[in-house]
Amino acid sequence: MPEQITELLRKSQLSVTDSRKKILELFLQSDSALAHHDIEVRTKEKFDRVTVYRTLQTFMDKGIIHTIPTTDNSIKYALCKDSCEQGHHHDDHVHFICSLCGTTTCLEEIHIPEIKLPRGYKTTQTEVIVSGICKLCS
Amino acid sequence: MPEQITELLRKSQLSVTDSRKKILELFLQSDSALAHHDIEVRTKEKFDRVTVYRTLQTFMDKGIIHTIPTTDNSIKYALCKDSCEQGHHHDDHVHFICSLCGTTTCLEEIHIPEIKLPRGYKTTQTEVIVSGICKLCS
DNA sequence: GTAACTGCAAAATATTTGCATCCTT
DNA sequence: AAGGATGCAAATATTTTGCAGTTAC
Repeated sequence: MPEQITELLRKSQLSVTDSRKKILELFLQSDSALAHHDIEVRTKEKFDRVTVYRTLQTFMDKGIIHTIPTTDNSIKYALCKDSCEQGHHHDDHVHFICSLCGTTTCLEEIHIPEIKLPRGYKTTQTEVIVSGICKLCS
Repeated sequence: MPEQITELLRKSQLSVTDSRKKILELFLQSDSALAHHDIEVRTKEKFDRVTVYRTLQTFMDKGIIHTIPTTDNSIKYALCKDSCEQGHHHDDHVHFICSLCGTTTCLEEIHIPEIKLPRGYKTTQTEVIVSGICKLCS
């Protein structure tokens, strides 16, 4: 695990710091998406709130994580797959939000169908967020 | 127009007040979704920020408007179709966000395809947000 | 007249910025 | 050693809450 983390940071041309390692580790360990608040709470060594903001922004910039839109104002972040590169995030899978346990997960295996738009519209990205009850809660 | 507004408020069992009328009018006039900030800026008579928050919440509760998720932390609101009832919002159309002009629109005519989830998952609602370039900007 | 709505003040929360210090390379 | 990252302080922005005065019905 530590190997994997360091390698990922190196590959993204980021210096390997404690906060980055620990926050990245949290993402790798978690199989659901994390909100800013989750990260603040779950890191054992507490990092400054500002550091968390900046780290998430950096990870976004480098294409390490992506955001998942939600209807309430709570943005969640999840790891990008290898296919994502800096500045070229391509997220072709479905996101699922469980209304019971509140977890947000990437359903990597479910692909997004193509959606035909009216004349004149150009599509660059499609997001699908399914709400319902997850495997564990049902 | 004023008729329509009053009627809609009555139908939702809300008392007809100035702020509600003006905010609802804004939604009816606008063909794209509005953020809290848009409403604050665009109402000629300025209402207190708190009133805007409370009015939006009330409209949500009554099923008059619905939220549209975005990847940045900017929630947008749009009018619900007649099929939406209090507590039973059903939003079966696609949302489009233009990356040039920033407007968010409901594409009422584009329906959301059914998405098959893995065993054990139950779907209650599906949101589709397409980003790209809109009719007017292309 | 009464219940509900609004505006103001203020509290609570979230996010951004500047800068001095520390850490990675 | 140098550039970048972090932590702290503080500025800014956002959202919520309480309450007194006002308005709709």
